Amino acid sequence: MATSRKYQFAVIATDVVVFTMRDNKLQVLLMKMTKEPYANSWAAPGGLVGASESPETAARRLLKEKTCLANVYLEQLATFGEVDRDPFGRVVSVAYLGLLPTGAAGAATVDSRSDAAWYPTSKLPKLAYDHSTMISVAVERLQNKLGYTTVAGQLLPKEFTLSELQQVYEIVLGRAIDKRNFRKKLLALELVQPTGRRQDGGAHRPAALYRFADAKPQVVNIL
Amino acid sequence: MATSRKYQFAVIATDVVVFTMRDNKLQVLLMKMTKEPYANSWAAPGGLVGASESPETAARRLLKEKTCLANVYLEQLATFGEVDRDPFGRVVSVAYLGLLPTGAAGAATVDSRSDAAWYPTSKLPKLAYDHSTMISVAVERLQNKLGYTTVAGQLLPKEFTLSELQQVYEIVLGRAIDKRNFRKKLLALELVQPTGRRQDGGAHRPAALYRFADAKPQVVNIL
DNA sequence: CCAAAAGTGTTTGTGCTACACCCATGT
DNA sequence: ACATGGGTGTAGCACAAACACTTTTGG
Repeated sequence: MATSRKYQFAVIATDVVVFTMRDNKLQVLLMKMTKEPYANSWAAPGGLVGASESPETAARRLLKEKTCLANVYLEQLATFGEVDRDPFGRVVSVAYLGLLPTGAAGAATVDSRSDAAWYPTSKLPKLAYDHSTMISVAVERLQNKLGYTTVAGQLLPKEFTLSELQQVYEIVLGRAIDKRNFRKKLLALELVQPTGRRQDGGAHRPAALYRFADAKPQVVNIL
Repeated sequence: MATSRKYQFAVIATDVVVFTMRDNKLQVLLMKMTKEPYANSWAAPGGLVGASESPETAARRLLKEKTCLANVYLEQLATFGEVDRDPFGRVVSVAYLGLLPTGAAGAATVDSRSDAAWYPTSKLPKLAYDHSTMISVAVERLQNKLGYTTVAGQLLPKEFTLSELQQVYEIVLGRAIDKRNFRKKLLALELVQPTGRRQDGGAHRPAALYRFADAKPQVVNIL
């Protein structure tokens, strides 16, 4: 039988796996660890959940405190609770999946910090805790969700070209997609609308800018 | 800034939403609450996660302790952590979705207890905490998963008739499915195999018994 | 005028949907 | 013999996939 002394129970933390598209790659936001045994490791930003905040609120707070990022799209990913996952104590972590639009203000801010960095998901450094698993789960989830929702919109600015949107799909899924079929589907389902504006500054023919019909991700079969 | 005193952080619990098919309905396992303010309410079985067990291990332990059920199919559902969800303290709950085969030994045992009962998901009693939401999320998840996995097999005994399997789909999804198309698909994808045996004791023509080709649920589009 | 990316339709095949009758068994 | 659920095939349709060339712009 378990006793009732509180410190015999697990405590809760949260970690956020934030993705963005940079340099034509899917990249994750990581923070440099300082304490042993993780002195040369990196980890997704996170921390303990306070007694007066929900895990999601804590995730947003910690993300802001540690990386200055705010207003990030977040959704619950999964909860990681293996007994030995944290050498510092018995901590269960509620992980969130975060998406940051290409070129978002905060994305560049990260570069100016020595304790944080963006890493391509294909070339991750040594990771602390079970964050390697966590990031794999996040990538898989993102890949699946691209197929049946419009979350991809959260990886792009409000206005984008259809080529940019297609690139998100191709890079995250790691395979080519037919341009004509892709555009046909999105337009037929009325998921995106032309804004009437055009891309500026391109070295070549300027592409039309579109926006998603709904600001929040919808559940629709796309692929 | 958060201080480092442990009791200012959230503690972790787990709850299990166990489904089974009974009486041609999808039913959930609930336990009667005794403490106020939930004296007349019911709740999914659950409890606190100990310092030396993972949430899933805790879920299995609690399920066994509280309802004598063991060897249940479990998968993580979601984590519920609103600040005010538990009037007794700051508790975050990792919820699990459990499936019990029709006619499993343990299912009947529940009937002999005064503190536990099966309730059809369509006629739930007053529920404690946020378990009403939790069960809705679980039902929705089960409905979605029927479409793209073979989890339905976990709601049936190892050998079953195709009509029984179809009934699981029709009842959980709440709509009719074409018998010929359903069988065609399952057989074409080789998800089920005839065992060569036949149903006994039926009042009419005995149906052939099938089993899933893989004991563990697979990810395949079925609908 | 050349390079680079944008934009645009049609055809083919596959898979989903709809649909009705005979069969085997127990009473 | 009859009532009950078990078991089977085909045809139409809609959607997905494959596929290549012309257009617009900047340099």
